Amino acid sequence: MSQMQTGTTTPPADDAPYRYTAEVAGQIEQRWQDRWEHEGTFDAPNPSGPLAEPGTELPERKFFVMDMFPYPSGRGLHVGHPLGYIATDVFGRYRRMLGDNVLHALAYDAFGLPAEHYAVQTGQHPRKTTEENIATMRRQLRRLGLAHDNRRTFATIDPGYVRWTQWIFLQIFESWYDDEQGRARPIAELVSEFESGARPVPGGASWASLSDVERRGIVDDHRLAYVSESPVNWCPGLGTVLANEEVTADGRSERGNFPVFKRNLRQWMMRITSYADRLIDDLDRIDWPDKVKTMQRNWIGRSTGANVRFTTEAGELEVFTTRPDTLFGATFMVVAPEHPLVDALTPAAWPAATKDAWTGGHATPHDAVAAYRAQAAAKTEVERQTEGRDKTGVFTGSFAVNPVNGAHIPVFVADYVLMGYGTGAIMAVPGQDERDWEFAERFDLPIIRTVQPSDGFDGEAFTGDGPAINSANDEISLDGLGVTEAKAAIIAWLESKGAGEGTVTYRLRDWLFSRQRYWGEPFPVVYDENDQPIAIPDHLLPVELPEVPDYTPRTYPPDAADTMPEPPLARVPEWVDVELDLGDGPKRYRRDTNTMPNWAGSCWYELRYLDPTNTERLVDPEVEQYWMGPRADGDAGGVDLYIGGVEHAVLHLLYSRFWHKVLFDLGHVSSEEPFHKLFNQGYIQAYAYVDARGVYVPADQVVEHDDGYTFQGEPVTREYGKMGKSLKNMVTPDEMYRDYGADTFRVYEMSMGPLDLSRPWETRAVVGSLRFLQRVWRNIVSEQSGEVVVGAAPADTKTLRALHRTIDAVRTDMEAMRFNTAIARMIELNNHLTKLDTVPREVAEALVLMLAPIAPHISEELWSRLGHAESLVREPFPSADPAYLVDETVTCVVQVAGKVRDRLEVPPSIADDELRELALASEAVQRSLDGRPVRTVVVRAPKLVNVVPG
RNA sequence: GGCCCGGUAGGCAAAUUGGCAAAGCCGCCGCACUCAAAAUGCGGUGUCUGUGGGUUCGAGUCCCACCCGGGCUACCA
Repeated sequence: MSQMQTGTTTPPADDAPYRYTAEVAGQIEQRWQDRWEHEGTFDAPNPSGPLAEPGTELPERKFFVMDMFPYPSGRGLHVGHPLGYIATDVFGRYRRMLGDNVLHALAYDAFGLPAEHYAVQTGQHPRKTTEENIATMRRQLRRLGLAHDNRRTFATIDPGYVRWTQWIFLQIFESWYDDEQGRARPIAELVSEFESGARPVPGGASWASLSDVERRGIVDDHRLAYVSESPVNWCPGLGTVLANEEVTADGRSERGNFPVFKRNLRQWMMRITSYADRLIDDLDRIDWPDKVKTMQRNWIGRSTGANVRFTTEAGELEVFTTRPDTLFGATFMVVAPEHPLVDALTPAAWPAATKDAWTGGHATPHDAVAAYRAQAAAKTEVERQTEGRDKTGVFTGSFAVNPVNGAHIPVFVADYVLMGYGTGAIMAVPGQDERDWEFAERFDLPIIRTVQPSDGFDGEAFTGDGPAINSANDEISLDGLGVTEAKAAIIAWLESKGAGEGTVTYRLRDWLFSRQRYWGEPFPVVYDENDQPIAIPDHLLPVELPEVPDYTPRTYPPDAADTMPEPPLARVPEWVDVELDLGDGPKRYRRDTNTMPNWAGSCWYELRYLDPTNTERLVDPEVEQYWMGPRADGDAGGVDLYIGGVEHAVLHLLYSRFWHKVLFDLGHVSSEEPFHKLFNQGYIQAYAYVDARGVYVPADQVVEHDDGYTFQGEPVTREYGKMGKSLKNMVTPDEMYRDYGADTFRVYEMSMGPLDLSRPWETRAVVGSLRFLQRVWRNIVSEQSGEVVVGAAPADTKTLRALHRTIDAVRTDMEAMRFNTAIARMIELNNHLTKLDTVPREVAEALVLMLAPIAPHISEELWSRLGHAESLVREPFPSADPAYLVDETVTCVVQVAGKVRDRLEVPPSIADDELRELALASEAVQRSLDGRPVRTVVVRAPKLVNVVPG
């Protein structure tokens, strides 16, 4: 609220010249940061290569901890950003004190739209602004004292990194998915199989009879990265196409919230759908929050069911259904407006049986269907959403034959069936499907129940389980079978008749991988005179971005659906047209003017931390094996701990799993998953204040009163949300360093609550963490003289008990990443020490070591003043002596009818019987019983007795 | 509409997973220090777990219904 700074910036009090103040903290912190950097304290040795330390033994136990790396946006950090970085740092430091070889570093995700926007705003090249932003961020984060191995940092825009991003792209390009073996294989092996005849050539021709161009066309169709002309998400407002994952449910761009339109465009795609099953199944092998696993499963959307073919006058109409057991209840069919068979299904005149409601008031099926399709095409995704679920549609004029009973059922066109899912056509079973029920009611279509609803069911469509009814023909009867058995039975029957087969459908689509932007990785391919892509040879990587006169993308009014993307790279003809010798002499080629999406760089960065300077290989196999390889049978391997926000649940985390699996298939990595354990941290949110006009006012100048809030005397209302410039409620780490010091800031962020919860920032509460560190300091260093004041005498038993109980609790809390309760326990111990005349050295040292992961600078300083020359970062974390964990006596609670009536001091080893007698003998118990008989006595020795009166 | 979290003193939170509710931090009150204030220290302060029912000797914890807040998803056949 009206946060006049808490005064910690004032000079030390005269009577306490050696007090731990923000200023003192700042000096200590920067001194230790310099020393850590100078000594390479956090360098983690590799088993081999340039980062190995020959002659020293590599610790068997390793711990690879990672943050979701930052995007250096230029807007600067606020106090919410470092939360995850502090948490990984605390945990990494803790593991290091347990003896692990800890790998922790931080790189920068630096390609992408925001950098481009920022560059446009400031009129500078994105590389310049991006590098400046990274420098600023490095400075702000260094001041936090993060225990990073600085040899392993990089940015995704570094040419040495881009080279490998492009190399991986080419690996994917040069691969195909072998469905029989269930893995990616080099494309050369596919060609050999075509050549030898081991694999039939699509189209039936012999490989030898095909022209070079034809062969390449066939091979290109198998690649995991392929160029395809298909409907894509075109966003005129951003001037680029987007992946499905980047489009929100209401058809707008996730970034910028612009409308998105479907356009047929020639674009790079990645065959992620080949990995759909493994991406779902391997979720069971990794330690991720259920929420994220569920989101990925839903996004991939695996449905098992059957494809069933109905005959029509226009040929076979194939549908996908998850409920083939309800086939006898199919009373009509629906195809999507975009379905290719619609024209053929539309005859010249309405058949005799046509009901008025089906025609939409049109004289001929052609008119009706044409009008409906035009209407559907004109609707944007947004409109289709906002118009609710009122079913619309029109009869095509054709009938289809239900393969199970020969029934002629009408075929409708309706936009509640989507071309992009299944086959774009459905059999409608109103008895067991709510959407079909609504449509049937609207269009006066028959409804047949084929599953017996449960007793008391009074709804419409019954989607639950139950015995099949009305489901028999001359050859098969499903009647009486449950849903699962009925499905199996009918699928077998359909397969025997050739009318369908069991199948699996996915919601996941292939990943649209090109963007019409400047600030991204160029594609390492060129096109020849046949317009077929050719990989750039390895020695020419990386393909670097050319200088362009104008890197601003061509954008359009957000709703200009009919525009075309115009990539900035297309404006540099001298770069696009290039002469290269790719093996058959110098020839002219055309470069790809698209760039890769922002996700490319984050798809493999975990590997670069391992071997950041390698120019020969993606990653040294021995190094990858050590840090990420599986450690037991069935272990998928991967980063030991990955902390980040939940917002990447289906974007970055799905894409990077896909790339990692391709690299695994091709033998470049031994781990099958990139991230073994994932943890989602919560967000730090903040209050914001709006005045009467609805304008945000600076939150730090708002004054709190008993009955509300005012800004410059005017009342304002409080809101709660993200921290940021637009809400005028930003608090920066730099302010925290200045007013409290980095250690206090770290303690505060870790003590606010459990890591996975979002919580409100409250600057005025930060002082509590400073006071704690001041009290720790004062228990060890005199504020008057600056001398160390701990005593050599051994601690008394009570203090030792407090110490070892604290150690025990802190270890448990640290393991579970409950840093907030670990801090609370240390505060308790410290408060106990405050009451002693002299703090025993053994206790002081243990406390300093326990505090070190959370407040490393003050701990190093105190450790050093306590006489240790070496840094404490590899000192063993204190261990609790079990002898001090058991009390001499425990307090036993004695209840009568569940209410506490007495307390007894008893030995912890007391027997049930003895305790029962003691409890019944209690005066308070007898008084409370008041003569009532005792029905039973529940004894939980040694802590509780409950006397239950009769 | 569906699914998933969460609701504990004025605020943030803890509770060994069914056993003394409220550790710790902020705030608030008082005192000390001070000419005064800030800072700091010391002491004090908080009535019962969103609501209603159930299971149990015993429920913040388990079950059911409802209310409130947040997230994800939304014609996926």
